Amino acid sequence: MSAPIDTRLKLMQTASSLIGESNYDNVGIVEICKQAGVTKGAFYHHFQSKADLFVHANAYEWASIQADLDQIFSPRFTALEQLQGMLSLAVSRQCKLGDEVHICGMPSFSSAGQSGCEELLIRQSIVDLSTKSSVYFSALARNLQAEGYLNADVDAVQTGRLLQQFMQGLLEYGRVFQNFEQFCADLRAGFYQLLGLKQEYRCFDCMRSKVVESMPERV
Amino acid sequence: MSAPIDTRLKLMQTASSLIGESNYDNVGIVEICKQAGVTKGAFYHHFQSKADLFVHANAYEWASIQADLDQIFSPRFTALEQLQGMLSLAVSRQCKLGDEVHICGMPSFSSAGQSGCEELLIRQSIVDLSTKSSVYFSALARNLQAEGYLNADVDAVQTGRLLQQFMQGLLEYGRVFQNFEQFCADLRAGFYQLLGLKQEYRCFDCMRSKVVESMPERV
DNA sequence: TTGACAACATACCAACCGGTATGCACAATG
DNA sequence: CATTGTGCATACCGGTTGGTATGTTGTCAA
Repeated sequence: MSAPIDTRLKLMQTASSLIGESNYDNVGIVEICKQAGVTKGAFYHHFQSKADLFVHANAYEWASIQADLDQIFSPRFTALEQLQGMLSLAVSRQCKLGDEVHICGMPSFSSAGQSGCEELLIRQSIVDLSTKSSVYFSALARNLQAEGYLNADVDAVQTGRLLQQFMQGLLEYGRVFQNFEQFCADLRAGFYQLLGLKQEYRCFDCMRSKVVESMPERV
Repeated sequence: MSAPIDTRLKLMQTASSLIGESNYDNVGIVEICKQAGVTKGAFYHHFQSKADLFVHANAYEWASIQADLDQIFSPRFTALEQLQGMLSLAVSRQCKLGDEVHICGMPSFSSAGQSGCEELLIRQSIVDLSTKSSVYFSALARNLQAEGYLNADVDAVQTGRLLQQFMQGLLEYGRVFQNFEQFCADLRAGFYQLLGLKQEYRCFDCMRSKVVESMPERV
């Protein structure tokens, strides 16, 4: 009998992954359990309901992303490095299946895709995630603005929303077409345009960022 | 007994509406039938399966949008008018429930949100719609570029994709937060930024476009 | 008038889903 | 050593879903 925390964790990770690749309604509890290697009894021992698992899985996923984001947004980096860090983060969070990189979305950034689900808990979780993550997008715009990297004055809050909306759409588009090169190119181009980053600071080949590189290895 | 084409149409319209507001997995056949005022027998007389209905409903919805788009992209309009026309179209396609405007998405532009559904027919329909609609987004970028409205040279094809991805994310964000004013503002701001529209051509209060106004009334 | 067929309506079915009830192994505690 | 409670496994249940089988009604051609 392994530590109970492991079962809980495994369930949350599996749920995040499966629901991220499909959607809440389409993924059954039994499938999550099977993939996680546990039974339904174990599931209902740890979570009150399917929605409860979703909420906790989202929170867990977000905690991981947030840790990365807080690294990226450390004041020791310039706003430009923060931008590259965020772009790299989005890229590095896609799954690798064999040689192919599989665009599987990021619940923390694309949770709105689960909308349509009427359950209150689910909607609250989506709103919560969107709100939390948009704070970082806004900060990015504000920092770039403050350090003079942008073409014009921007409304940081609105620009943050625009970035988040774009990211959401980009991830879903990527999930459908599964073209990783295009995903990376579009990600950069979209962010640069939405931010109005000055031309001389745009960099299209810096796939890896020293910010993300410097982060501790994730499990 | 009304004309059979009516039943077929009603089913497609109802399916478009319900699935647009929720998602494919979450909307049952019986619910679609109930809303459409027909029975399951009638449904399976007209369509082979639920997926079959989805495909045809999407095609029908797209035909309607395409007709509008072809009006908007008539050479008798300037590229700037075409842009305003597209923005107005996206706004005008949201449902009105009483006094409140309800952001219900547009299957033709945000079909990727139905992804995660593994059925082949569904995926093909999504890819098909995305491909078709991105043609118009690209044309928009190309026309604006040709007429000198943009700040810098752009890759029209990529910019078309970016606009589509943004639209997708915007609509899903809107569906979650249901803030119509913000939706309109973000729509404009996002398009202007992604296109790199010259500042002097940006217009934030022209809610109604003479292009859309001139279009025949829809049912 | 009659057969044929389109256009449904009704009843039904197997499969699946989220959730529950119960039982059991094991570890800690007294 | 007995008790208690955690951490599961198994079996089961009512409700729902996509899909089917069959019956019925109106229409129209021959």
